[in-house]
Amino acid sequence: MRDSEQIVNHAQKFCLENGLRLTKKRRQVLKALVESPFALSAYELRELCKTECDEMLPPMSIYRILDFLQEAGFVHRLNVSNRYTACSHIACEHEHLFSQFLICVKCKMVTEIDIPDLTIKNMKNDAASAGFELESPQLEINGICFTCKNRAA
Amino acid sequence: MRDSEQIVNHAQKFCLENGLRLTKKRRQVLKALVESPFALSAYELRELCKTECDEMLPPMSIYRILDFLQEAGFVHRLNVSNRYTACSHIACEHEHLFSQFLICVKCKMVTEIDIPDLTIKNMKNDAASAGFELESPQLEINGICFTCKNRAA
DNA sequence: TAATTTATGATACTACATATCATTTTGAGA
DNA sequence: TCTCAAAATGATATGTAGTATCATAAATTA
Repeated sequence: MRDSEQIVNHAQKFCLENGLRLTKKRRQVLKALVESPFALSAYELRELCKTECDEMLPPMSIYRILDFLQEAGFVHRLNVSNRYTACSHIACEHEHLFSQFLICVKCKMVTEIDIPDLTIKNMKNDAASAGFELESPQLEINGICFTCKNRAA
Repeated sequence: MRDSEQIVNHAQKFCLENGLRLTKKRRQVLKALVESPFALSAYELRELCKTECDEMLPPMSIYRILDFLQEAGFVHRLNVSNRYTACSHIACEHEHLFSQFLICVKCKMVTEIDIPDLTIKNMKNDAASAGFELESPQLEINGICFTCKNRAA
């Protein structure tokens, strides 16, 4: 998993530059998330870390670590499924305010895309017509990835 | 609450026409949801029904009733907050496939709007570019309602 | 009215999450 | 390098959302 190492190293570098501590366990949780194609629950992460390093973190620690990783912008929480997924922009500079998560209902794979400005503009207008001002939205949308779709056909 | 009665009666009529049974308890849960400006959790509904009719439904019953009401199209579940809200189209004929819920982060009020075709089209395209085919999405978006916004200013 | 289906009740349990206090680790300054 | 304070983690207990399962009650149908 050369790739995931690299991404985690980016995170490490970011932490050093910003006075954050990417401890061993935080690294480990982040690595697990980076390597997973689908979002993981806190307890799934716990299991995963156990098999990886033969040590069972208490739930509280997992949640604290996830909080830290979210604060740092390394992971997102999918509210719909109570699961966590690594941000796909850890290794790039590219700022992203509005994220959209496409979740395959078959294989559970998660793809994070930026919402194009046009779509956001439409959504803001839609909301304004109903008397609402949008906060930076995080969209979580179910669908079928083309891989699964082709397999079905 | 003349209005909510009327809406519940529409639901009743719909059930009669479609071989569904809107029992007393189902009616009661639906009425509570119709009258609430914000989404309610299953356990909040339980409390509400108790104060209304002095009888505490077991959690399982609440969930079963909510399942029924969802199947019938009378209520929606907000996945982000694990809460339930009455569909705003019970009393109108108007079909709606793609719903968007605007949730005020201040007062928690929920507004259900239809997503305009243009916005949907954009979202479908966005997803397709990432190798996904959308399922009929339900969008749950946080924001501030103009009432709260004006109050703040 | 009996039999069958549908709805609800009761008990127990699982998963997700947090409060709280104890312990360990880390980093900064003397 | 040692000390101390802050940050991170551990442990225990508990709260809350949701479900599995089996029992009972109510309503339909024959």
